[in-house]
Amino acid sequence: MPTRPALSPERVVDAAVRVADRGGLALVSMRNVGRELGVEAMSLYHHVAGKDALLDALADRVFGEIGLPAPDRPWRPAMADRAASARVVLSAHPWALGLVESRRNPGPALLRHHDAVLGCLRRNGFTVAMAAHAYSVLDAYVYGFVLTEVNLPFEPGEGPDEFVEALNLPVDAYPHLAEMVAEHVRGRDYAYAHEFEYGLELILDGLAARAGT
Amino acid sequence: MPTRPALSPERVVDAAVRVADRGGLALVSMRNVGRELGVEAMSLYHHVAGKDALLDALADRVFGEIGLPAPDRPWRPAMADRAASARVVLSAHPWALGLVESRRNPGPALLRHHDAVLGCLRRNGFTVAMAAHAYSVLDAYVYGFVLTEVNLPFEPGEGPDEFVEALNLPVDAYPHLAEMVAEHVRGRDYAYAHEFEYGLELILDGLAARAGT
DNA sequence: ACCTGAACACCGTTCAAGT
DNA sequence: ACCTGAACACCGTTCAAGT
Repeated sequence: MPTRPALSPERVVDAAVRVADRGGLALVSMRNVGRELGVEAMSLYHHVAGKDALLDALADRVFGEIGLPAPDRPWRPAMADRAASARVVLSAHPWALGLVESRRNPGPALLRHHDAVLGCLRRNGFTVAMAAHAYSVLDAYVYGFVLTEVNLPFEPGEGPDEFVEALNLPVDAYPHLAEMVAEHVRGRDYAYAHEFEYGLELILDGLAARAGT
Repeated sequence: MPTRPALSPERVVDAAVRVADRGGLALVSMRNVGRELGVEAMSLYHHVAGKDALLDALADRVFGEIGLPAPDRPWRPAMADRAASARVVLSAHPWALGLVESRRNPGPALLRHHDAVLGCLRRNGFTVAMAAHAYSVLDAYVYGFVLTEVNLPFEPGEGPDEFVEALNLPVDAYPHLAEMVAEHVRGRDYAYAHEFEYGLELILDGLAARAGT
């Protein structure tokens, strides 16, 4: 019979990612992750210090998936690609943002990522202060966009129309919201995704003007 | 003896806010909220449908604290004030962002807020499409900034220096991160808070240019 | 109408015991 | 060295019972 491969911190984190992708952060319990590995919950404690350490590792695993900027590219396409990659990865694991909010210990993948982004900006003539500005505004935008995108009240598949019906917005109470829905969303195959590029370009334009590059 | 005031949905949500402010979202359990009110957990079910409904109400309560734009102000200061107010409120209740990520049912306070912001933009000459762009980029920025701010690895009081010591960043592995810390953070009474205004002004400039107002 | 106690199926973690 | 069973103090929720 196929003897079960030995447990390891990596295999435990892998299993936790699978559980989270399947049912969200709430289902990531020591018991569920153990079951995913065909093992009792208590066995996991030989490989991770506890649930908190497992969640730290989970967060760092996701950041490791985000593409690093190539060291020799101009900053603007490099930052645009990084933002797009971060959005794809964080949207694919919607539970990851919930982790960002509560994890205080930056892991090696996150530190590596920060270093690569700063390096790209510095090599392209950004001062240290300007690189700090750029990183702050870009990161905030990407995180925040994914946060609202993940939280959209309608599923990506169904489109907003069904949702609008269900919400049954009282027009007199929320006239401007109703206008927005009627003119900009309903029946227009409104893709919230397009907003991402608009805001990103706006920010990159602003950074280019201020950095003088 | 002072007879206990009758329970009500409002009092239950109030108690949940107190529990969350004290110990974070993880401590908001039906049992803990009940204890806060001097009542058994099961009593709460007569006033809220369940824990999920309680969390929805908790999220909407926080949004209700964010200041609405005055109806007759120019859009730019109104948006700047709204962003600042949202940042203050969300930072004061750091657990609220964790709720945004998981709540799909917009409550009345959130709808009212959205409507007021859109109204301000429309009255100031923004087209419907441009108002959608503006709302998207501003909201993403504010949410994302608070998310990273709340998650800063050092406490607001202690400043970053102690943290930098504790992290003991390996300079050879993360040269650019080390440079940023050495030149821009350490001993310079670096206030991450200042980054908020920088990014916000950058975005408002971009919107003004694009909206032509 | 409102509150409760017991119960059920969960949770993280400790610890002594097994192999 | 690695895995486990029982135990402890929790969790959301149901339900029959009390007032």
